[in-house]
Amino acid sequence: MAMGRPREFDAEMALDQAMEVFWRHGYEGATIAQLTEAMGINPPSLYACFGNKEGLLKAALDRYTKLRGAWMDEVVAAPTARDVAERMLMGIAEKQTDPANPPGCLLVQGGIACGTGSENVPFELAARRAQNEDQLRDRFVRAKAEGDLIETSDPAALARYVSAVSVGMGVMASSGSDREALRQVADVAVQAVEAQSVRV
Amino acid sequence: MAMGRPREFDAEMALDQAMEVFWRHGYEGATIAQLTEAMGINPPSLYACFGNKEGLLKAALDRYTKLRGAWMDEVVAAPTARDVAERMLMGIAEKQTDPANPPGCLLVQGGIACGTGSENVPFELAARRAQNEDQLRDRFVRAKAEGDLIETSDPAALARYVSAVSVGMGVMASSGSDREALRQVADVAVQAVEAQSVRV
DNA sequence: CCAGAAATGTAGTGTTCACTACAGATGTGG
DNA sequence: CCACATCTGTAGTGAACACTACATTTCTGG
Repeated sequence: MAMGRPREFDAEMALDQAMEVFWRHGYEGATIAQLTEAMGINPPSLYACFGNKEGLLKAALDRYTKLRGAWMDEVVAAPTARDVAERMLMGIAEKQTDPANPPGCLLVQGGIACGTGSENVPFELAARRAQNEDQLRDRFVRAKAEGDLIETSDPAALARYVSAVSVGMGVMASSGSDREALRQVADVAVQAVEAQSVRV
Repeated sequence: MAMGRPREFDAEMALDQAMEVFWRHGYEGATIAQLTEAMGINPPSLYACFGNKEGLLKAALDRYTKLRGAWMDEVVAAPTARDVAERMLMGIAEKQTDPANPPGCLLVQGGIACGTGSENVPFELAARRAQNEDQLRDRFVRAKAEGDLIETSDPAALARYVSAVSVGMGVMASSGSDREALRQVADVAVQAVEAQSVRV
Protein backbone atom coordinates (compact mmCIF):
# COMPACT_ATOMS: atom_id res chain seq x y z
CA MET A 1 0.00 0.00 0.00
CA ALA A 2 1.23 3.45 -0.99
CA MET A 3 3.77 3.22 -3.78
CA GLY A 4 5.75 6.41 -3.25
CA ARG A 5 6.76 9.12 -5.63
CA PRO A 6 7.63 7.74 -9.07
CA ARG A 7 11.10 8.10 -10.57
CA GLU A 8 11.38 11.16 -12.78
CA PHE A 9 14.18 9.93 -15.03
CA ASP A 10 14.47 7.01 -17.39
CA ALA A 11 16.92 4.50 -15.93
CA GLU A 12 18.05 3.12 -19.28
CA MET A 13 18.68 6.50 -20.82
CA ALA A 14 20.58 7.53 -17.71
CA LEU A 15 22.61 4.31 -17.96
CA ASP A 16 23.51 5.12 -21.54
CA GLN A 17 25.00 8.38 -20.40
CA ALA A 18 26.83 6.76 -17.49
CA MET A 19 28.19 4.12 -19.87
CA GLU A 20 29.73 6.82 -22.00
CA VAL A 21 31.44 8.47 -19.03
CA PHE A 22 32.93 5.18 -17.81
CA TRP A 23 33.91 4.37 -21.36
CA ARG A 24 35.78 7.61 -21.81
CA HIS A 25 37.39 8.04 -18.40
CA GLY A 26 37.48 4.55 -16.93
CA TYR A 27 35.96 3.53 -13.61
CA GLU A 28 38.37 5.40 -11.38
CA GLY A 29 38.69 8.38 -13.69
CA ALA A 30 34.93 8.91 -13.76
CA THR A 31 33.65 11.03 -10.89
CA ILE A 32 30.19 10.96 -9.39
CA ALA A 33 29.86 14.63 -10.33
CA GLN A 34 30.55 13.83 -14.00
CA LEU A 35 28.22 10.87 -13.91
CA THR A 36 25.30 12.69 -12.29
CA GLU A 37 25.69 15.61 -14.67
CA ALA A 38 25.73 13.34 -17.71
CA MET A 39 22.76 11.39 -16.38
CA GLY A 40 20.86 14.57 -15.59
CA ILE A 41 20.17 13.56 -12.00
CA ASN A 42 21.46 14.32 -8.50
CA PRO A 43 23.57 12.01 -6.36
CA PRO A 44 20.74 10.74 -4.13
CA SER A 45 18.82 9.54 -7.19
CA LEU A 46 21.90 7.73 -8.42
CA TYR A 47 22.47 5.99 -5.11
CA ALA A 48 18.81 5.13 -4.63
CA CYS A 49 18.71 3.51 -8.05
CA PHE A 50 22.11 1.82 -8.38
CA GLY A 51 23.45 1.47 -4.83
CA ASN A 52 26.90 2.93 -5.35
CA LYS A 53 29.47 3.72 -8.01
CA GLU A 54 30.38 0.10 -8.57
CA GLY A 55 26.70 -0.86 -8.81
CA LEU A 56 26.28 1.76 -11.48
CA LEU A 57 29.24 0.36 -13.38
CA LYS A 58 27.78 -3.14 -13.26
CA ALA A 59 24.44 -1.88 -14.49
CA ALA A 60 26.21 -0.04 -17.31
CA LEU A 61 28.17 -3.19 -18.17
CA ASP A 62 24.96 -5.20 -18.22
CA ARG A 63 23.45 -2.75 -20.62
CA TYR A 64 26.59 -2.68 -22.75
CA THR A 65 26.80 -6.45 -23.10
CA LYS A 66 23.07 -6.66 -23.73
CA LEU A 67 23.32 -4.14 -26.55
CA ARG A 68 26.25 -6.02 -28.02
CA GLY A 69 24.66 -9.42 -27.53
CA ALA A 70 22.57 -9.09 -30.66
CA TRP A 71 25.61 -8.22 -32.69
CA MET A 72 27.61 -11.14 -31.29
CA ASP A 73 24.78 -13.43 -32.32
CA GLU A 74 25.13 -12.14 -35.85
CA VAL A 75 28.86 -12.73 -35.69
CA VAL A 76 28.65 -16.37 -34.73
CA ALA A 77 25.94 -16.86 -37.34
CA ALA A 78 28.56 -16.49 -40.07
CA PRO A 79 28.90 -19.67 -42.14
CA THR A 80 32.54 -20.54 -41.43
CA ALA A 81 35.10 -20.01 -38.70
CA ARG A 82 37.01 -17.72 -40.99
CA ASP A 83 33.91 -15.66 -41.68
CA VAL A 84 33.12 -15.52 -37.99
CA ALA A 85 36.57 -14.09 -37.32
CA GLU A 86 36.27 -11.63 -40.18
CA ARG A 87 32.82 -10.47 -39.24
CA MET A 88 33.91 -10.08 -35.63
CA LEU A 89 37.14 -8.20 -36.23
CA MET A 90 35.90 -6.04 -39.08
CA GLY A 91 32.83 -5.20 -37.03
CA ILE A 92 35.05 -4.24 -34.15
CA ALA A 93 37.15 -2.01 -36.39
CA GLU A 94 33.95 -0.22 -37.24
CA LYS A 95 32.36 -0.10 -33.80
CA GLN A 96 35.46 0.99 -31.96
CA THR A 97 35.92 3.98 -34.23
CA ASP A 98 32.26 4.91 -34.36
CA PRO A 99 32.15 8.65 -33.59
CA ALA A 100 28.81 8.10 -31.83
CA ASN A 101 30.69 6.40 -29.00
CA PRO A 102 33.99 6.92 -27.22
CA PRO A 103 36.78 5.06 -29.02
CA GLY A 104 37.68 1.56 -27.94
CA CYS A 105 35.68 -0.91 -25.91
CA LEU A 106 34.04 -0.30 -22.54
CA LEU A 107 35.14 -3.75 -21.38
CA VAL A 108 38.74 -2.55 -21.73
CA GLN A 109 38.51 1.19 -21.17
CA GLY A 110 36.46 0.61 -18.07
CA GLY A 111 39.55 -0.26 -16.11
CA ILE A 112 42.36 -2.72 -16.65
CA ALA A 113 44.18 -1.81 -13.47
CA CYS A 114 42.57 -0.21 -10.46
CA GLY A 115 43.59 1.12 -7.08
CA THR A 116 43.03 -0.37 -3.65
CA GLY A 117 39.34 -0.78 -2.99
CA SER A 118 38.39 -1.28 -6.64
CA GLU A 119 40.32 -4.46 -7.26
CA ASN A 120 37.33 -6.38 -8.52
CA VAL A 121 36.48 -3.90 -11.25
CA PRO A 122 39.12 -5.41 -13.58
CA PHE A 123 37.81 -8.85 -12.72
CA GLU A 124 34.29 -7.77 -13.51
CA LEU A 125 35.37 -6.54 -16.94
CA ALA A 126 37.41 -9.67 -17.57
CA ALA A 127 34.41 -11.83 -16.77
CA ARG A 128 32.35 -10.04 -19.39
CA ARG A 129 35.09 -10.41 -21.97
CA ALA A 130 35.26 -14.09 -21.13
CA GLN A 131 31.60 -14.44 -22.05
CA ASN A 132 32.36 -13.29 -25.58
CA GLU A 133 35.31 -15.61 -25.74
CA ASP A 134 33.15 -18.53 -24.65
CA GLN A 135 30.64 -17.75 -27.33
CA LEU A 136 33.41 -17.73 -29.92
CA ARG A 137 34.86 -20.96 -28.59
CA ASP A 138 31.54 -22.74 -28.82
CA ARG A 139 31.22 -21.55 -32.39
CA PHE A 140 34.70 -22.77 -33.27
CA VAL A 141 34.02 -26.12 -31.63
CA ARG A 142 31.08 -26.45 -33.95
CA ALA A 143 33.21 -25.34 -36.89
CA LYS A 144 35.69 -28.07 -36.16
CA ALA A 145 32.95 -30.66 -35.81
CA GLU A 146 31.61 -29.54 -39.16
CA GLY A 147 35.00 -30.11 -40.74
CA ASP A 148 35.44 -26.40 -41.29
CA LEU A 149 38.63 -26.25 -39.20
CA ILE A 150 41.58 -28.57 -39.62
CA GLU A 151 42.07 -31.52 -37.27
CA THR A 152 44.99 -29.98 -35.39
CA SER A 153 43.26 -26.71 -34.61
CA ASP A 154 42.27 -25.86 -31.04
CA PRO A 155 38.92 -24.02 -30.90
CA ALA A 156 39.62 -22.62 -27.43
CA ALA A 157 42.99 -21.25 -28.55
CA LEU A 158 41.41 -19.73 -31.65
CA ALA A 159 38.74 -18.04 -29.55
CA ARG A 160 41.35 -16.70 -27.18
CA TYR A 161 43.28 -15.40 -30.15
CA VAL A 162 40.35 -13.57 -31.71
CA SER A 163 39.46 -12.18 -28.30
CA ALA A 164 43.03 -10.97 -27.74
CA VAL A 165 43.13 -9.26 -31.11
CA SER A 166 39.81 -7.56 -30.32
CA VAL A 167 41.18 -6.22 -27.08
CA GLY A 168 44.36 -5.03 -28.75
CA MET A 169 42.33 -3.24 -31.39
CA GLY A 170 40.30 -1.57 -28.66
CA VAL A 171 43.39 -0.17 -27.02
CA MET A 172 44.67 1.03 -30.38
CA ALA A 173 41.36 2.74 -31.12
CA SER A 174 41.34 4.48 -27.77
CA SER A 175 44.79 5.85 -28.40
CA GLY A 176 43.91 7.37 -31.72
CA SER A 177 44.21 4.70 -34.41
CA ASP A 178 41.73 5.30 -37.21
CA ARG A 179 39.33 2.87 -38.78
CA GLU A 180 41.61 2.03 -41.66
CA ALA A 181 44.45 1.06 -39.33
CA LEU A 182 42.13 -1.24 -37.41
CA ARG A 183 40.85 -2.78 -40.63
CA GLN A 184 44.41 -3.59 -41.62
CA VAL A 185 44.97 -5.34 -38.31
CA ALA A 186 41.73 -7.28 -38.71
CA ASP A 187 42.71 -8.25 -42.22
CA VAL A 188 46.02 -9.70 -41.12
CA ALA A 189 44.48 -11.35 -38.09
CA VAL A 190 41.91 -13.21 -40.15
CA GLN A 191 44.69 -14.89 -42.09
CA ALA A 192 45.66 -16.86 -39.00
CA VAL A 193 42.18 -18.32 -38.80
CA GLU A 194 42.29 -18.95 -42.51
CA ALA A 195 45.50 -20.91 -42.01
CA GLN A 196 43.58 -23.25 -39.76
CA SER A 197 40.63 -23.58 -42.10
CA VAL A 198 40.00 -26.46 -44.47
CA ARG A 199 40.44 -25.25 -48.06
CA VAL A 200 37.48 -25.65 -50.34
CA MET B 1 80.46 25.86 -4.29
CA ALA B 2 78.73 23.86 -1.60
CA MET B 3 76.98 20.88 -3.07
CA GLY B 4 74.35 20.13 -0.48
CA ARG B 5 73.41 16.99 1.29
CA PRO B 6 73.66 13.96 -0.96
CA ARG B 7 70.63 11.85 -1.80
CA GLU B 8 70.28 8.92 0.56
CA PHE B 9 68.36 6.62 -1.81
CA ASP B 10 69.21 5.12 -5.16
CA ALA B 11 67.03 6.74 -7.80
CA GLU B 12 67.00 3.73 -10.10
CA MET B 13 66.13 1.26 -7.38
CA ALA B 14 63.39 3.60 -6.21
CA LEU B 15 62.13 3.85 -9.79
CA ASP B 16 61.96 0.06 -10.03
CA GLN B 17 59.66 0.03 -7.05
CA ALA B 18 57.53 2.87 -8.41
CA MET B 19 57.32 1.05 -11.73
CA GLU B 20 55.84 -1.95 -10.02
CA VAL B 21 53.20 0.11 -8.22
CA PHE B 22 52.10 1.86 -11.44
CA TRP B 23 52.17 -1.48 -13.20
CA ARG B 24 49.89 -3.10 -10.67
CA HIS B 25 47.46 -0.27 -9.93
CA GLY B 26 47.67 2.03 -12.94
CA TYR B 27 48.52 5.71 -12.82
CA GLU B 28 45.33 6.88 -11.16
CA GLY B 29 45.03 3.85 -8.91
CA ALA B 30 48.53 4.34 -7.52
CA THR B 31 48.67 6.73 -4.57
CA ILE B 32 51.61 8.82 -3.46
CA ALA B 33 51.46 7.01 -0.13
CA GLN B 34 51.85 3.63 -1.86
CA LEU B 35 54.60 4.93 -4.07
CA THR B 36 56.65 6.49 -1.29
CA GLU B 37 56.29 3.42 0.86
CA ALA B 38 57.39 1.12 -1.96
CA MET B 39 60.25 3.45 -2.79
CA GLY B 40 61.30 3.70 0.85
CA ILE B 41 61.29 7.51 0.84
CA ASN B 42 59.08 10.37 2.01
CA PRO B 43 56.99 12.60 -0.24
CA PRO B 44 59.42 15.57 -0.26
CA SER B 45 62.18 13.35 -1.60
CA LEU B 46 59.90 12.10 -4.34
CA TYR B 47 58.88 15.60 -5.39
CA ALA B 48 62.42 16.94 -5.22
CA CYS B 49 63.65 14.14 -7.46
CA PHE B 50 60.81 13.66 -9.96
CA GLY B 51 58.77 16.86 -9.85
CA ASN B 52 55.32 15.36 -9.41
CA LYS B 53 53.34 12.16 -9.86
CA GLU B 54 53.30 12.42 -13.63
CA GLY B 55 57.03 13.12 -13.71
CA LEU B 56 57.57 9.98 -11.69
CA LEU B 57 55.47 8.00 -14.15
CA LYS B 58 57.49 9.30 -17.09
CA ALA B 59 60.73 8.42 -15.35
CA ALA B 60 59.36 4.94 -14.65
CA LEU B 61 58.30 4.59 -18.29
CA ASP B 62 61.75 5.65 -19.42
CA ARG B 63 63.29 3.01 -17.25
CA TYR B 64 60.80 0.39 -18.41
CA THR B 65 61.42 1.02 -22.09
CA LYS B 66 65.13 1.17 -21.54
CA LEU B 67 65.10 -2.21 -19.81
CA ARG B 68 63.00 -3.65 -22.62
CA GLY B 69 65.04 -2.00 -25.35
CA ALA B 70 67.74 -4.65 -25.21
CA TRP B 71 65.16 -7.37 -25.55
CA MET B 72 63.47 -5.65 -28.51
CA ASP B 73 66.85 -5.50 -30.22
CA GLU B 74 67.11 -9.27 -29.83
CA VAL B 75 63.62 -9.65 -31.24
CA VAL B 76 64.29 -7.75 -34.45
CA ALA B 77 67.58 -9.59 -34.82
CA ALA B 78 65.68 -12.76 -35.68
CA PRO B 79 66.44 -13.97 -39.21
CA THR B 80 62.96 -13.73 -40.75
CA ALA B 81 59.76 -11.77 -40.28
CA ARG B 82 58.06 -14.89 -39.05
CA ASP B 83 60.78 -15.50 -36.51
CA VAL B 84 60.63 -11.88 -35.39
CA ALA B 85 56.92 -12.27 -34.72
CA GLU B 86 57.43 -15.57 -32.96
CA ARG B 87 60.27 -14.32 -30.81
CA MET B 88 58.30 -11.21 -29.93
CA LEU B 89 55.02 -12.88 -29.05
CA MET B 90 56.50 -15.91 -27.31
CA GLY B 91 58.76 -13.61 -25.34
CA ILE B 92 55.77 -11.54 -24.35
CA ALA B 93 53.89 -14.63 -23.23
CA GLU B 94 56.81 -15.31 -20.94
CA LYS B 95 57.46 -11.78 -19.71
CA GLN B 96 53.87 -10.90 -19.05
CA THR B 97 53.42 -13.92 -16.81
CA ASP B 98 56.76 -13.60 -15.06
CA PRO B 99 56.00 -13.83 -11.34
CA ALA B 100 58.85 -11.40 -10.69
CA ASN B 101 56.70 -8.63 -12.13
CA PRO B 102 53.03 -7.71 -12.06
CA PRO B 103 51.15 -9.44 -14.87
CA GLY B 104 50.69 -7.67 -18.17
CA CYS B 105 52.59 -4.72 -19.59
CA LEU B 106 53.21 -1.39 -17.89
CA LEU B 107 52.53 0.40 -21.17
CA VAL B 108 48.96 -0.92 -20.99
CA GLN B 109 48.34 -1.33 -17.27
CA GLY B 110 49.67 2.15 -16.67
CA GLY B 111 46.42 3.66 -17.83
CA ILE B 112 44.33 3.26 -20.95
CA ALA B 113 41.67 5.70 -19.84
CA CYS B 114 42.17 8.43 -17.28
CA GLY B 115 40.15 11.09 -15.57
CA THR B 116 40.13 14.83 -16.12
CA GLY B 117 43.56 16.26 -15.44
CA SER B 118 45.44 13.12 -16.46
CA GLU B 119 44.35 12.99 -20.07
CA ASN B 120 47.85 12.86 -21.43
CA VAL B 121 48.85 9.77 -19.47
CA PRO B 122 47.18 7.47 -22.03
CA PHE B 123 48.89 9.44 -24.81
CA GLU B 124 52.21 9.05 -23.10
CA LEU B 125 51.78 5.29 -22.93
CA ALA B 126 50.57 5.13 -26.52
CA ALA B 127 53.65 7.00 -27.67
CA ARG B 128 55.91 4.42 -26.04
CA ARG B 129 53.98 1.58 -27.59
CA ALA B 130 54.29 3.30 -30.94
CA GLN B 131 58.07 3.20 -30.60
CA ASN B 132 57.97 -0.59 -30.45
CA GLU B 133 55.64 -0.67 -33.40
CA ASP B 134 57.99 1.53 -35.41
CA GLN B 135 60.87 -0.77 -34.64
CA LEU B 136 58.84 -3.73 -35.84
CA ARG B 137 57.75 -1.90 -38.97
CA ASP B 138 61.31 -1.04 -39.90
CA ARG B 139 62.23 -4.66 -39.46
CA PHE B 140 59.35 -5.82 -41.66
CA VAL B 141 60.25 -3.27 -44.31
CA ARG B 142 63.67 -4.85 -44.41
CA ALA B 143 62.13 -8.32 -44.49
CA LYS B 144 60.10 -7.38 -47.53
CA ALA B 145 63.12 -5.87 -49.24
CA GLU B 146 65.00 -9.09 -48.58
CA GLY B 147 62.25 -11.07 -50.25
CA ASP B 148 61.24 -12.64 -46.98
CA LEU B 149 57.69 -11.28 -47.14
CA ILE B 150 55.40 -11.62 -50.14
CA GLU B 151 54.93 -8.71 -52.54
CA THR B 152 51.43 -7.88 -51.38
CA SER B 153 52.28 -7.65 -47.71
CA ASP B 154 52.20 -4.32 -45.91
CA PRO B 155 55.00 -4.04 -43.33
CA ALA B 156 53.24 -1.27 -41.42
CA ALA B 157 50.05 -3.31 -41.17
CA LEU B 158 52.01 -6.34 -40.02
CA ALA B 159 53.75 -4.29 -37.33
CA ARG B 160 50.43 -2.88 -36.18
CA TYR B 161 49.06 -6.38 -36.06
CA VAL B 162 51.87 -7.79 -33.95
CA SER B 163 51.65 -4.76 -31.69
CA ALA B 164 47.89 -5.21 -31.29
CA VAL B 165 48.29 -8.87 -30.39
CA SER B 166 50.94 -7.94 -27.84
CA VAL B 167 48.60 -5.47 -26.19
CA GLY B 168 45.76 -7.94 -26.18
CA MET B 169 47.99 -10.54 -24.57
CA GLY B 170 48.95 -8.01 -21.93
CA VAL B 171 45.36 -7.41 -20.98
CA MET B 172 44.73 -11.15 -20.87
CA ALA B 173 47.72 -11.66 -18.62
CA SER B 174 46.61 -8.95 -16.24
CA SER B 175 43.22 -10.56 -15.91
CA GLY B 176 44.58 -13.92 -14.97
CA SER B 177 45.44 -15.83 -18.13
CA ASP B 178 48.36 -18.17 -17.57
CA ARG B 179 51.48 -18.58 -19.64
CA GLU B 180 50.15 -21.52 -21.60
CA ALA B 181 47.07 -19.59 -22.70
CA LEU B 182 49.25 -16.73 -23.91
CA ARG B 183 51.53 -19.14 -25.75
CA GLN B 184 48.53 -20.54 -27.59
CA VAL B 185 47.54 -17.05 -28.67
CA ALA B 186 51.08 -16.33 -29.80
CA ASP B 187 51.17 -19.57 -31.71
CA VAL B 188 48.01 -18.78 -33.64
CA ALA B 189 49.07 -15.17 -34.19
CA VAL B 190 52.36 -16.17 -35.77
CA GLN B 191 50.49 -18.10 -38.44
CA ALA B 192 49.17 -14.84 -39.89
CA VAL B 193 52.73 -13.63 -40.38
CA GLU B 194 53.63 -17.01 -41.79
CA ALA B 195 50.82 -16.62 -44.31
CA GLN B 196 52.56 -13.50 -45.60
CA SER B 197 55.98 -15.11 -45.71
CA VAL B 198 57.69 -16.48 -48.78
CA ARG B 199 57.94 -20.28 -48.48
CA VAL B 200 61.41 -21.75 -48.63
C1' DC C 1 85.66 24.95 10.78
C1' DC C 2 82.37 27.60 8.90
C1' DA C 3 78.90 29.30 5.35
C1' DG C 4 75.86 27.79 2.11
C1' DA C 5 73.42 24.26 -0.65
C1' DA C 6 70.61 20.53 -0.98
C1' DA C 7 68.02 16.37 1.02
C1' DT C 8 65.32 14.66 4.82
C1' DG C 9 61.27 13.73 8.31
C1' DT C 10 57.28 15.67 10.47
C1' DA C 11 53.25 17.46 9.97
C1' DG C 12 50.50 19.62 7.78
C1' DT C 13 47.75 22.35 3.38
C1' DG C 14 43.57 22.94 0.45
C1' DT C 15 40.95 20.25 -2.73
C1' DT C 16 38.32 16.64 -4.39
C1' DC C 17 36.38 12.39 -3.66
C1' DA C 18 32.29 9.00 -2.83
C1' DC C 19 28.52 9.17 -0.30
C1' DT C 20 24.39 10.84 2.75
C1' DA C 21 21.06 13.54 6.25
C1' DC C 22 17.27 15.93 5.75
C1' DA C 23 13.35 18.40 4.39
C1' DG C 24 10.07 19.02 0.92
C1' DA C 25 7.66 17.16 -3.16
C1' DT C 26 4.76 13.70 -5.45
C1' DG C 27 2.68 9.90 -5.99
C1' DT C 28 -0.69 5.45 -4.32
C1' DG C 29 -3.97 2.80 -1.31
C1' DG C 30 -7.77 3.13 1.73
C1' DC D 1 -8.44 13.57 1.80
C1' DC D 2 -5.35 11.46 4.59
C1' DA D 3 -1.42 8.23 5.88
C1' DC D 4 2.43 6.49 4.01
C1' DA D 5 6.07 5.28 0.80
C1' DT D 6 9.35 6.76 -2.32
C1' DC D 7 11.82 10.18 -5.09
C1' DT D 8 14.14 14.81 -5.45
C1' DG D 9 17.26 18.89 -4.53
C1' DT D 10 20.20 21.24 -1.20
C1' DA D 11 23.87 21.08 1.32
C1' DG D 12 26.72 19.03 3.47
C1' DT D 13 29.90 14.69 5.72
C1' DG D 14 34.49 12.53 6.83
C1' DA D 15 38.18 10.51 4.34
C1' DA D 16 41.67 10.33 1.03
C1' DC D 17 44.05 12.66 -2.32
C1' DA D 18 48.38 15.21 -4.42
C1' DC D 19 51.39 18.20 -2.81
C1' DT D 20 54.30 21.39 0.44
C1' DA D 21 56.21 24.59 4.60
C1' DC D 22 59.54 24.22 7.68
C1' DA D 23 62.99 23.04 10.75
C1' DT D 24 66.81 19.87 10.81
C1' DT D 25 70.49 17.23 9.05
C1' DT D 26 74.40 16.29 6.10
C1' DC D 27 77.33 17.30 2.90
C1' DT D 28 81.05 20.55 -0.11
C1' DG D 29 84.00 24.60 -1.07
C1' DG D 30 86.98 27.93 0.77
